[in-house]
Amino acid sequence: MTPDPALLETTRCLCLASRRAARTITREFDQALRPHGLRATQFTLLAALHLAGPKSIGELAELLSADRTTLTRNLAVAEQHDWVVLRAAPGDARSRIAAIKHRGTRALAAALPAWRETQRGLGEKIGAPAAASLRKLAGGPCTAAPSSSKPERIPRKRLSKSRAAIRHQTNHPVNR
Amino acid sequence: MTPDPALLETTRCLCLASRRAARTITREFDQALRPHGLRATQFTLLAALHLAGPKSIGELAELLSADRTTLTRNLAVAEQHDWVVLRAAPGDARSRIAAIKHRGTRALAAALPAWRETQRGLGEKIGAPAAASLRKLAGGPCTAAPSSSKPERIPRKRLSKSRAAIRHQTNHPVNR
DNA sequence: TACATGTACGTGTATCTACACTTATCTACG
DNA sequence: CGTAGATAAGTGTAGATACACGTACATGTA
Repeated sequence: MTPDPALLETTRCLCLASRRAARTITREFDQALRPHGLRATQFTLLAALHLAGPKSIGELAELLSADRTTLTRNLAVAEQHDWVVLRAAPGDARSRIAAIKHRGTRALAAALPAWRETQRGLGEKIGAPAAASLRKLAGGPCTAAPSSSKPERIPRKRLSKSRAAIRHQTNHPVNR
Repeated sequence: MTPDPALLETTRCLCLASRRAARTITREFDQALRPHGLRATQFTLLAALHLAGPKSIGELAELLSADRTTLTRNLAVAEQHDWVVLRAAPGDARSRIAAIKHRGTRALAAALPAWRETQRGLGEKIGAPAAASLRKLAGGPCTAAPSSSKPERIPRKRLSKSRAAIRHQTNHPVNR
């Protein structure tokens, strides 16, 4: 099987690059925040809520450039930790407003030094230009990225294998 | 609740920036690859296997700067799609070698034009300097990022609430 | 050779991410 | 007022990510 030379260009994939960078950076922050009981995602969520004040789920999703349903799940986690509270919007029964709670603020404050140190170290390691570039890529400080128009939904091809529990069954001799 | 001004700096969080960028970019690639039945992660995985040839799970994890157990799961998905095959290493019964299969190569080839177009468009949109910076951040083309020393494992704080099925129970009036 | 140690990997659990679909509510217009 | 269309959100499903822990195998040393 001769590797297609045309595939060489895939080593420059920007998606891979962004994901690798995010994985590596996230691991570092998660490590640093671990003693304080929250991860990077939850830290970000709490910080955003603290700074921006109570926000609906949709607003929060746009603020963080995440899918709305992702925010629903992430907020559920924060709610279980008693970091945030979700209540119906006064004027619109469809909307739910998320607000940070006392415990959330406390967790945030406790984790802040570790975050700051990690942020400082990483900024130093990658250099100011790379940091600036990364922020620019993300769409500025907590500013919604330009989502422009909704792309047409193309259904994803699925396995015929039904949704039969992803058993990850293996034939590995180990652990059998 | 007055927002702590000290938290303003968290809007410059490099972790948030990298994750936001990765989310946005991944969505774009996933959209483009959807008609071909694979996502960015699987595309990357197949491309890496095609270019690098058969590789053990550990090697692959390092190559892609991902956790080894993550690769185990991702490879299981690829295996279910019949894109790759996993077999025991000849010299070492502990190790499993992943190799791309015919169907994997075909899927890769079919998706390549869409990938290329997305890559081109994104590169144009963010500009060459940002693209270069992103690749540098990721650690170069499929070169393992410097993992240096293993950090000490600090156990994560957990909810006392046991692992009681993440029911995401809500008291939202909607959908009841 | 027997055993201590290290290595490669799988599994359980939790979280993060997003698409497809559905429900409830709101708004505009007749 | 009534209803069609728009809007906000929840749920089912699937995949991506990684930590904690356990198992099987390899290797070096007494």
